[in-house]
Amino acid sequence: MSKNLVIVESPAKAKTIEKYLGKDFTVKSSFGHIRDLAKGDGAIDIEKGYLPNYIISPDKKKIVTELKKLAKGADMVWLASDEDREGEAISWHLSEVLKLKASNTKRIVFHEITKTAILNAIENPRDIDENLVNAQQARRVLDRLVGFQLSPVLWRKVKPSLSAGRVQSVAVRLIVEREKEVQAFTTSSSFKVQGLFEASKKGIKGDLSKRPATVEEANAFLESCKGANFSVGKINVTPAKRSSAAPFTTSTLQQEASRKLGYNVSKTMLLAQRLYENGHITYMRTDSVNLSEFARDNAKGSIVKEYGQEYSKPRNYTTKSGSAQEAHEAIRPTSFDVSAAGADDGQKRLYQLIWKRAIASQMSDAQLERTTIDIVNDKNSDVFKAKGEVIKFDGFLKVYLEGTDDEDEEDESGLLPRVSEGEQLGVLEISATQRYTRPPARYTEASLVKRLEELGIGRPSTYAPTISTVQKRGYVVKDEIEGKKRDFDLLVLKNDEVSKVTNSENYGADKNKMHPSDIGKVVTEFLIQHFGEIMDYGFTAFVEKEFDEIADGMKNLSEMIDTFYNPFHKDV
DNA sequence: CAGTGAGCGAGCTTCCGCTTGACTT
Repeated sequence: MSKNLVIVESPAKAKTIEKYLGKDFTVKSSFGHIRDLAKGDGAIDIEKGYLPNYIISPDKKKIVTELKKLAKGADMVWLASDEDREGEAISWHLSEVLKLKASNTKRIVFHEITKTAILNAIENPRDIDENLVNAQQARRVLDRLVGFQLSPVLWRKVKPSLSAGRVQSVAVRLIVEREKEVQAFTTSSSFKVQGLFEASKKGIKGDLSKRPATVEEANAFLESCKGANFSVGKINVTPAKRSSAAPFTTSTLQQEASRKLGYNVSKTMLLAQRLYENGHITYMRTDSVNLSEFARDNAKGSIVKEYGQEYSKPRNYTTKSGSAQEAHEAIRPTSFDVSAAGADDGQKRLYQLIWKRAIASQMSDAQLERTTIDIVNDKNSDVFKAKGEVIKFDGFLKVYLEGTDDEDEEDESGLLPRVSEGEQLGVLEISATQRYTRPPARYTEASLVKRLEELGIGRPSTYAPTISTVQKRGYVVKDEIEGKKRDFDLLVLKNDEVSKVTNSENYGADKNKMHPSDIGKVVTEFLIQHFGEIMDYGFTAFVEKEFDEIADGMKNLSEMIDTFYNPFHKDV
């Protein structure tokens, strides 16, 4: 029997850490939480200050028995769950269930699985932070009270087996309200005027600054250009730079895998799990954009070797998310020297995305030159603008460019021919195309995750399950929405003649987007009406602040829950 | 008398967050 028992949350982590610590240490995993609130209404004794009644989760009985045995035989037990609210609670539950004594129990934490970090943690143990544990218990109790009191109201008033909760109900609300905006949207149209000019046999495309609102105005403008002489007005050249994005967190990985690979969030997480288990990437449920020193050095080496010194720009990113707990590193390859990994095509593509994003995050800015050429004429005072962008130094763009959710037509800015101010230009044609405004985009799974994260709602481990719950309950569906046809006018001025045609286009088609079912709308409407506080987008942020106060020892659990629960229970 | 169907009552659903297998299909 080994002298030291170290307990972490994840078995893959345990394996790595065991290698760093040597023979005297046995490293085991608790597989996450080992205890949870009991099933029914008796789980929380409200009279006794919301005293929670915990039971060992059925699927954890075996591991708990094993850990008990190992703990008994060990001289020292090191509780090494994550350094966040949930992790602290896991350590506390372990110490309760395994009946650990303070004299031979130590709590250690680290934010990265590197040898230095682990050894450093062993050197600097601490005690379990009971305030932080209480904050977790408050979180757990509040979620249970909300979920298990609201859901039965829905069974009685709407339909059996429905559910409501702090996270899922707000997620559905986002989708319901977005759909309302889509339905209420009134489209208008205007004309996009584009001129195709010519300078010494090379074409220049310029867009008119103003957009005529009606076909008459568009026509009038084209008429006013008849016989016009076009020439180059002001030329504006500005240097610009573009910086790489931070390495992936769970939420940004889900978004980018959705945009670039077309994976839904559960597929992304499943593939990432496999890559993690096989040691190819770091932990995939994280809200941190931080890279370990080891990783930054490793990336630098790879970049210098592969692309050259001038492509390397080591740096640290800081999180923008207020709710981040940063118990782990960002998602990155375990070794930057390995540019391909994975057991199947899906894993390989996801690995490559992770590798590129992480390595680009340590690469130089791209240096650009943006050019705007004004094109003026002698018949009216309107100005066409031709825009071009030239990459002077590609930097991180050599490996990676972040995708966007924006569906609007991208400006095709590229190389512009060399011209000088005052130079006469030929005109090939000027067109005016009727363009309609578009309603806000419906959420994809990934863009919903993005919105939830911005609101501080949910955690990396729950984004994918939440998305599947709201669909399983039938609140939200992901059907294909068929497009409709509509006409648009196209006016062209060519050889001093204006011609007009009416073409038709499809619009409004949507697939893989989330929209609410009738049940989703009814339930959301009902909950907003009677439980406005919980349905408020700021509710989670508000209670998080209170949890923080508990964690800081400024407030106690029963006080905090009391102020919420009493009015809430009355409403129920 | 066997088979069918209406009507009734009992028991169940449900939260969020931390982890993977162990199950089906």
